[in-house]
Amino acid sequence: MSTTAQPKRNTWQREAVRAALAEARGFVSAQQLHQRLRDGGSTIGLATVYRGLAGLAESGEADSLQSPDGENLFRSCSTQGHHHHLICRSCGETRELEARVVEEWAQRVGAEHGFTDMEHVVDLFGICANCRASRGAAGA
Amino acid sequence: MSTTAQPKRNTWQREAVRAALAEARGFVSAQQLHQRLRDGGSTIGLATVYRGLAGLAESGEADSLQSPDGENLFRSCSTQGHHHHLICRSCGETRELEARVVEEWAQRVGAEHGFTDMEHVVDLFGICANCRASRGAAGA
DNA sequence: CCGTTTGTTGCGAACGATTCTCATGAGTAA
DNA sequence: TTACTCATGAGAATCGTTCGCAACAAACGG
Ligand SMILES: [Mn+2]
Ligand SMILES: [Mn+2]
Ligand SMILES: [Zn+2]
Ligand SMILES: [Zn+2]
Repeated sequence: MSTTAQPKRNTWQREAVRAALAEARGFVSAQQLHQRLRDGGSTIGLATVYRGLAGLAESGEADSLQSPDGENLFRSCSTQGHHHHLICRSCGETRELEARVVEEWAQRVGAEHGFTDMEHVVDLFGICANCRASRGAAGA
Repeated sequence: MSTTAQPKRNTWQREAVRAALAEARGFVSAQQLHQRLRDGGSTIGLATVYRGLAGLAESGEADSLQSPDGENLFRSCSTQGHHHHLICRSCGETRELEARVVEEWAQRVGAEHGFTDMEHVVDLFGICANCRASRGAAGA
């Protein structure tokens, strides 16, 4: 590395994004968050929300994933370090997961096939107990 | 269901997409496949390739996934039933994977959290031996 | 073989999420 | 406060994908 990681300035915008994300119950898109901020009276710009979320994701303060229709979703992430999520398809309720087994499996499989620089996408989706209860016999 | 699934017509375009996808080694994007077809002398349109791939994916003849940068990738899928993939980020080379461990983990975790109707997304990405070799000391 | 019917194609326009450009604004340190 | 920079915001630009629609061509009956 040659770049000397410049210090980030403190702006109310950065903090607003962090706060708004923390208030969100589950995963939200940049656009959703921007809308909520605007609805709350903020004058923050969309690009800034994108930049803020990218920053939070990069620093590990937020977790991100791609929704099935290609949007990037973010969530304020309490758990330190790498982990995965179990998400309710209906209400967005999210549980953070540790997956030692999966991590090891991913590494091992990669190695066995001669692959390096491994990354993996592991997300679980389902219907939470709450949603199941309130939907009952509605079923497909 | 009330829609009576209209019969699909046989066109050389549809077959061309199927064939091109079969020839592709790993996952390819619609644009890549379109380019290869054009390079091969075909006059097929881009939209038609998109439509063809969507059809193959829907009928289960092809597998699809989102690349980390948001592109939809497709692959002619031989393996029957549920499975996962290890994909080279550089050349698209793909290995089909069985992941008993992961399947069990996913089921168990879902159950432990009271979730039902579990689904999961599990994809591994890396750089294959070939690509690593041919890139060598090129570095970032 | 011919005409009718109607799904299919291909082109460019339209879309939508994200990124980029760049003039202006505001942290920071002196 | 001043000067130096990075951050911001509005809109343009990207870019993958989908739409709209007129021309086309399978499928089918005669
Ligand atoms: Mn993991
Ligand atoms: Mn699986
Ligand atoms: Zn739920
Ligand atoms: Zn490769």
